[in-house]
Amino acid sequence: MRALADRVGVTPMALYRHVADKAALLDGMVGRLLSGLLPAEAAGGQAWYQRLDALAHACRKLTQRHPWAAHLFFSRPAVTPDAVRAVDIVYLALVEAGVPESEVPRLERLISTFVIGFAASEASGRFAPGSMDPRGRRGQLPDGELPGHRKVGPWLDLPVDLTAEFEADLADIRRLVEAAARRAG
Amino acid sequence: MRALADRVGVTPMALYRHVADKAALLDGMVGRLLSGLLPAEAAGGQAWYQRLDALAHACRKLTQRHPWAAHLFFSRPAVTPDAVRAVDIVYLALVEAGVPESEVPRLERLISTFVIGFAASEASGRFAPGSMDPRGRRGQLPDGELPGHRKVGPWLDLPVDLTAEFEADLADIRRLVEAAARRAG
DNA sequence: ACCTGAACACCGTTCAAGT
DNA sequence: ACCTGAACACCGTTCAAGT
Repeated sequence: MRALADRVGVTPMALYRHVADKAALLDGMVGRLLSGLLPAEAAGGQAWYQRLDALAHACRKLTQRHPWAAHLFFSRPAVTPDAVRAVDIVYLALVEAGVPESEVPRLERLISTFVIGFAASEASGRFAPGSMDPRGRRGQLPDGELPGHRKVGPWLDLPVDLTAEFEADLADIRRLVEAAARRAG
Repeated sequence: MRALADRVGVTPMALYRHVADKAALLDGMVGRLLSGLLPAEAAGGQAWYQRLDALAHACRKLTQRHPWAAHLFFSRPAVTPDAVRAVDIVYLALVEAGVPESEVPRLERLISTFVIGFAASEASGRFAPGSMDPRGRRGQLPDGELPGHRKVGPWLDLPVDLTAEFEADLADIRRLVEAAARRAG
């Protein structure tokens, strides 16, 4: 509040004429950000999974540009008009993919949870290499206690291309949706 | 800090003898919580997906008991000894499932991202019904603009059993892992 | 209508001083 | 070694007062 007031060149209390609360201000800010998620024009001729991928990539790009917003997406349900519109795009895509209607809301939550979770992890450093940390990741544990790490060994501490990983994840999720549609017959 | 000092019956600055920082204190607290994630005894005779499910359910139960901790799991990589041990369990399970070793780290991140994301969503209210919100969810949008919501209609506003949903999600993720193993041949 | 000043009830943290 | 008092530089928010 005080910092914002400074940037606007006004006293902190002047803000309270335009916004009820700090929480309300943040709500408004995420509302504005969510507008940027929607495709510019109604995307004709795109397959359902392309529309999902576009939304997912837009979400990740958004949190890359505004890391502070990442954890806010977990706080409240999608209540702003644009958030509801984004959910609707996912619903339509899943129906078109052949997912039974009773399963659509669950899969929407599964997908959005993963996408937001990935974006938040990236934005807040959960995917950062442990070696950057002074405590030294697994250095303090005897290697014999970590058979899994030993098995995966060579692939562990090389740099990760998070863009490629995100795309591989989305491909896996697409297959998950197709399997759900197949099960419905 | 001040509240904690009060509860301990001591002046705030006394804490700084035992902990460097507020951040260090929080790190220590999540470290303690993570110890509770690990299975009590080395679970013999359990299939790989049962060990994953146990870990996932433990994670969800943990954030139900300590909602404040949910968003902290996104902040830093798994650096405490117990966190590394938990990651190792997932690595071993995926290897046993037949996932190629080069794919194991990515799938571990996919799974943990979803599980933590689900737990955080639940803990911070993202899965709460929109009707609880005064702004009225999709009430402010003309129904014609939301073809997806219209299609899914009946299944939308009935109460969700998040435990059942979480289990269905884990089943989907298990199939995702099996598919990845199949692709490797 | 819109903004301001002063004040209230908070924070985390430092630093010299106590025992 | 361990704790305390006073102080510093912050917060979000209220409320009466200004124009």
